[in-house]
Amino acid sequence: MGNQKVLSRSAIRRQREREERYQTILRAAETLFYEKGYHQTSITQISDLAEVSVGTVYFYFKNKEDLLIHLLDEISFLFRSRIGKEFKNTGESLDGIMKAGYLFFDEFCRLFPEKLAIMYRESVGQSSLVNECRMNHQAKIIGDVEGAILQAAEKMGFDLPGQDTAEVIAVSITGIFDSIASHFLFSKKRSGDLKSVGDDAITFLIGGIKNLFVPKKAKI
Amino acid sequence: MGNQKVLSRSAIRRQREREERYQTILRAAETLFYEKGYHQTSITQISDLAEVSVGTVYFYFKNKEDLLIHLLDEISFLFRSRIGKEFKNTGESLDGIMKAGYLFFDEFCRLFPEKLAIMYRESVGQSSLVNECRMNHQAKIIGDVEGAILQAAEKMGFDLPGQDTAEVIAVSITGIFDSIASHFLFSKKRSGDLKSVGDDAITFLIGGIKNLFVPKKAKI
Amino acid sequence: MGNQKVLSRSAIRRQREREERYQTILRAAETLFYEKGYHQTSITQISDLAEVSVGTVYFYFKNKEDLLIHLLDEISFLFRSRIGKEFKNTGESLDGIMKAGYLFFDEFCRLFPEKLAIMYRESVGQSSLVNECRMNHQAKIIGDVEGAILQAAEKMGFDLPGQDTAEVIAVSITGIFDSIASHFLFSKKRSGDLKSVGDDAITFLIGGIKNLFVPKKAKI
Amino acid sequence: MGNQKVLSRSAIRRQREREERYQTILRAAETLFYEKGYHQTSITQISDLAEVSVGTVYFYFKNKEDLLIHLLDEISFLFRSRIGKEFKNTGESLDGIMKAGYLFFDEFCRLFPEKLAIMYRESVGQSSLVNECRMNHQAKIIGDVEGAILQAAEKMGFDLPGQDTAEVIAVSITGIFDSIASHFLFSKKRSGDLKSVGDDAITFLIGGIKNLFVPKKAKI
DNA sequence: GATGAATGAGCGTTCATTCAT
DNA sequence: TATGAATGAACGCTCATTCAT
Repeated sequence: MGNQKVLSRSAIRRQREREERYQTILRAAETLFYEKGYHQTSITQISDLAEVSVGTVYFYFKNKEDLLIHLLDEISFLFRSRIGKEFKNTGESLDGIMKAGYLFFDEFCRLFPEKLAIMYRESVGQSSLVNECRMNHQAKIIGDVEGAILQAAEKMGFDLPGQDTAEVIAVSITGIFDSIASHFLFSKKRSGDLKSVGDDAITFLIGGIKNLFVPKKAKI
Repeated sequence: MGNQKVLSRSAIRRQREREERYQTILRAAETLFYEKGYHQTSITQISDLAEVSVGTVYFYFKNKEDLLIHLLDEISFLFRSRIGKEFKNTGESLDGIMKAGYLFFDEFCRLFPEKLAIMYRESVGQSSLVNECRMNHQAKIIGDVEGAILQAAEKMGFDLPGQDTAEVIAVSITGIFDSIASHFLFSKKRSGDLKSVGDDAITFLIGGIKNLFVPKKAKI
Repeated sequence: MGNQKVLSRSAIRRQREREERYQTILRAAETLFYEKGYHQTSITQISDLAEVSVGTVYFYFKNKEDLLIHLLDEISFLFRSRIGKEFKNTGESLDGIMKAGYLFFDEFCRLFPEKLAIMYRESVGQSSLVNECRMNHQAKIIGDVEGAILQAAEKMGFDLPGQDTAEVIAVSITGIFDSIASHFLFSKKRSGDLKSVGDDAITFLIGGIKNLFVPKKAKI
Repeated sequence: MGNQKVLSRSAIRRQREREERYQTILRAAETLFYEKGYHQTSITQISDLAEVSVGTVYFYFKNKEDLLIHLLDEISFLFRSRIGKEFKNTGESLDGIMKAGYLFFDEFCRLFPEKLAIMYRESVGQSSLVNECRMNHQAKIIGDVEGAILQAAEKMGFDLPGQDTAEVIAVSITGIFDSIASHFLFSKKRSGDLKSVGDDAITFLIGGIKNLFVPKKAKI
């Protein structure tokens, strides 16, 4: 029993160290992908920054692509935890959508610009697997928004004119998020303060949604 | 004189052949960048598809990056010729902007999906030179749209609430173009018919613009 | 403790293997540069002869130029260890210089013709970095000889007529070494036996030195 | 007859133009080989500087190597015309050899540093054909000097101790020429004024020669 | 688990040379 | 003769990945 406890402790410690290593490597990759770009970053550079050997990187991740995919998964999870949640909380108004917008521009863009860069820049135009993964995540987020739109329309007593209208709105909203962040964060290099810009963008997208909400009428 | 004419003719023919070769190579690059991605395309593949030697590719273009930059220039020119023009024609209403939207979704997306892919996907996250070039072109297009917004607001007697509002609108609009095209063309692989989707997107963005147009009041 | 020793041993062995590999590659480069010339030798040929992969060559050396520079460093070190030392031992006569000459012609030319070829032939007219390196080494050797001349003149009670005389003598002596070796070893392909030729050359250069040693007189 | 004269004139003109073109190209090659090095110079650069097309270069010269070989021939001819001649004029003293030295250091080094660079630097360590050519020319020059030494010894009533002594002297003298020029012109970048340096070098080599001249005695 | 030396396919690029005009 | 576009073999070099220790 005593023996077991000792083993258990060391096992726990090893488990913790494993997790730490994993994180160290992933953070190193994130930093370098953000700063130098995915293709311009080599595994050796990642292992150097993470202070492990190349072999260790390959112990924790299948290959370079796998690192990017794990980052995408993580980013997608973070995004949906913080922002997608708000979309789901949409009640009888568009407040949830506005709240989501505020969270994105005021908080997410400020705290995680490197994550946005990886999602919107570094994972674009890479291997088909990465692309698929990225599109999957985008689809989920779009789905979140689409759900919010449908629910809001329903609760607020509106119809949507076309078959794809909710999807179009969702794609437009995520597109606005993406383009505003990319333009002001990466092209114009505003250091994270997207508050006023974000407010305008939210006003814009709310106007856009309302313009597609049509009074309910008897369906054929 | 006859001699001169002959020389002239052969010179003209040679000139035409040069232009044709140049185009053949550029089209081959476009096709492959679109189909396989920029990094996944090698110069040898381009020269094979263009049915010239590797050396010939390097005779017409400085290097691989140069091919992409020439494509971007071409695409930007085409885009601004076809669509940017409409933005500039904005008069006393938002009709010009709507017209631009129709042209983009009905025509540009149908005729030149590969050009959109190169602008929105393959040129993203590449070398800094390419990125700069891409950002330059985007900035010009955003400038076109911004100009249209400012003019429309002025002519229609509206104010824009914030300092960056026109820019935010412009970025949002181009972001919607980008995201709708990418989502429906590349993720969902609709073969070019973006008519109904485009209509909704245009309704959306018009609503967005109007929501940021505020009645003019005396400025402090 | 046993464990530590084992680790230590394997570490030592690995270290030794590393050193061996390094030497194998450098020797392969030396052989090929000598036999075929620097430009006519490709990295693949070097890696083939060294029985390693191309990548391994690049693991040990930065690039092709680096190989040549390491060879030059090595040769320079060897030369100065064996021959430069004698120049420094110059006492009250020219015996040290004669000794250096014997060592060069009887020993160095016999044992290391390929090193002479690399120093005097293959490293000439290459990249500016290589040239600089070569000139640096030559300058050091010339400096060694110059020092010997100055010391001998001083000890033997002679003046040197001009400001640059010692340098001229030094350059002439190294030039004689170079030209005799190149002519008889590479042009006439005498297989290393430069004894009699060397004796004459030494007599020649001693005569040259003495002809520039002038009796000391009160300087103005 | 009139016709013939016209043809003749134009033929002469054409002949003259041909010769001019040939010279223009050769001079361009010389300049570039000197300034950038043989390997760092491309045919295109030569044709650009000569203001002709690449094809024209190939009309006048078989290939790139051929350009270098023609330059070597030319330089060798020039050298032997100016300096070798003096060696041949050696009479009953070493004055001819001294005269040759003055001509080399005072005149040749000042007027034609680029030619020396091509002979002593750019043509070293190239293809075997070039090397052979260079060695041939060197051999001729060495032969000139050797002849002068033999004649001077004879006329002055001296013997030479060894079988190769005259050759050793000749090789040493040319080696001194080479090394002094290379060191002061190319390494230390003295702009051509090698007068005082040359005087010392000549004193040196005269001393060297005399030290190998032994009083004639009955041979065994 | 961790290491890092070794691999080698594959890349972008150069440039001497040719030849139809 | 003169042109210069076209060729393609050959190069130096990179880097994701493997595996013996």
